[in-house]
Amino acid sequence: MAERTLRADAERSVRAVLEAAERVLAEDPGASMEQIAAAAGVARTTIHRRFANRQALIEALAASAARQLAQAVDDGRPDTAPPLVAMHRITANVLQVKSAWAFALGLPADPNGEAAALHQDINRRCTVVLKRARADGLIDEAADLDWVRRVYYALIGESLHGDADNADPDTLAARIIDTLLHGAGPRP
Amino acid sequence: MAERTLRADAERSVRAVLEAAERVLAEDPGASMEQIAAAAGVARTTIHRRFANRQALIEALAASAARQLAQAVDDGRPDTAPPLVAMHRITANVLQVKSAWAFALGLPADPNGEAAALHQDINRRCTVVLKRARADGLIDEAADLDWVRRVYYALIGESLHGDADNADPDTLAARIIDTLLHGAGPRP
DNA sequence: ACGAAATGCAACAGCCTTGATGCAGATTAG
DNA sequence: CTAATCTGCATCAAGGCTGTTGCATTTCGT
Repeated sequence: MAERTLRADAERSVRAVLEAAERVLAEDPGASMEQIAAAAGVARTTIHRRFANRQALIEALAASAARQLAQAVDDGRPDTAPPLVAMHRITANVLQVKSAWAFALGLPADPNGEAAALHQDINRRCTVVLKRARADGLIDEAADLDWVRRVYYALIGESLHGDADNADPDTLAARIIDTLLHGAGPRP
Repeated sequence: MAERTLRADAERSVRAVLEAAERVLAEDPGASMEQIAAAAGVARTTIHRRFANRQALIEALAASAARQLAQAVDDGRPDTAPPLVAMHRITANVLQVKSAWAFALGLPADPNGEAAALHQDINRRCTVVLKRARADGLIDEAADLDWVRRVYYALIGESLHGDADNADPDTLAARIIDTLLHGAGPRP
C-alpha cells in the first residue's frame, strides 16, 4: 500500500484515471481500459503502468472512494456534535461524495480490501450517531438500530436517483432525516 | 413480439435459459453466454437460436421479470382492496418476485422496450394505492407522493439485502409499511 | 409412425481486450 | 542543469467471446 512517492505528474495521472474510471464505468461497467484511458486523456499503457490489472484499478477506485466517504462522515463530528446536527451534516456531506463516486461506492467490496475495512468503520460511526439519537429520544427505544441504519442508507441512495431534482444537499438531507424519523404518516 | 408457438421442449429451454441468465448474471454481469448456457443445461448455440444477440437475451429477461412484477402488483388488488391491505399484499408479493429476479429488475430499462412500459404501469398502480391511502388518512396530506413512492421502493430494495435474515415476506412487508408510515421516531 | 422441429456438437472466422515491451521525447526533482 | 522519472506511440502475442453454419440425433405434435 505504501507506494514510493510518485512524481507530481504521475500523481496527477493517477487521479485523472480514477476520476475517468468512475465516469466511464458508471455508464458502462464493462467499458474497456481503452475507453477509460481516453476519458482520462491518457494512453492506455499509462494505466497499466500504475495498475497491474483491471481489478487492481477497480480496487484502487473503491478504496479511494471509501476514503472520501469516511472523511465525509468524520467531518460531521459523529461523536461530539448533537445527534440531529451530526446527522444532518453527515447526510449532506455523504450525499455529495456519493453523487460523485456512485459507481465506486456501489462496488462489491472485497472482504480483505481496504475499502471493506473503511465501510465497516463507517458503519460503526453511523451506529454511534444513531445510538446517541436514541438516547436523546429522537428514535424509538424499541427500534432495531441495524434496520434503521439500513433504511438511512437506502434513503440516501434513493435521494441520489432524482437527477435534475432539487440538488441542494441540505434540502435533500432534511427530507431524508425527516422521513427516517417520522415516515410519511400524518403529523400530529 | 407475437412469436409463432414454440414446441413444448423449446419453451422449456427458453425458460431454463432465462432462469439461468438471472442466476449467473446476478453474480457476474459480464458472464459469457457459455456460462449461461452451462447453467441452463443447454448448448450455447441453442441460446443463439432463440436470442439473436446477447442484448436480445437481456431484454427478454427484463421483460419477463417485469411481467411477473406487474402480476405481483395486480394480485394485490390495488384498486379495490382497502389501502392498507393492498399495500401489505402487494409488498409481500413484490418481495418474492424481486428476490427471485433481482438482477433482471435492476436492469436499465430500454425506453422503447416492453419492460419500460410495464414499469411505468406499475408506478401508476402504486401511485393509485398511495392516493387511496392518503384519502384514508394513512399518509399526511402534505406529503409528496412521488417521494413516498420512491421511499417505498427503496425500502423494498433494502429489505432484500438482508440475506439469511427473517425471510418471511409477510414479516418483512409489515416492517416496510410500518417504517414507511411512521419512520423510526418514538411512538406515542 | 411420420414429418417437422429442436437440440448437441464441432468447427470457423472475426473481433475486441488484455498485458507486455522498447524507445524517443517531455517533465520533474534536487 | 542534469539525471531520473514519466509519458506517448507503435507493436506484439495470447486469449476469450461472439455469432454462424452444417450435420447427425433426439424429441415432439398429430
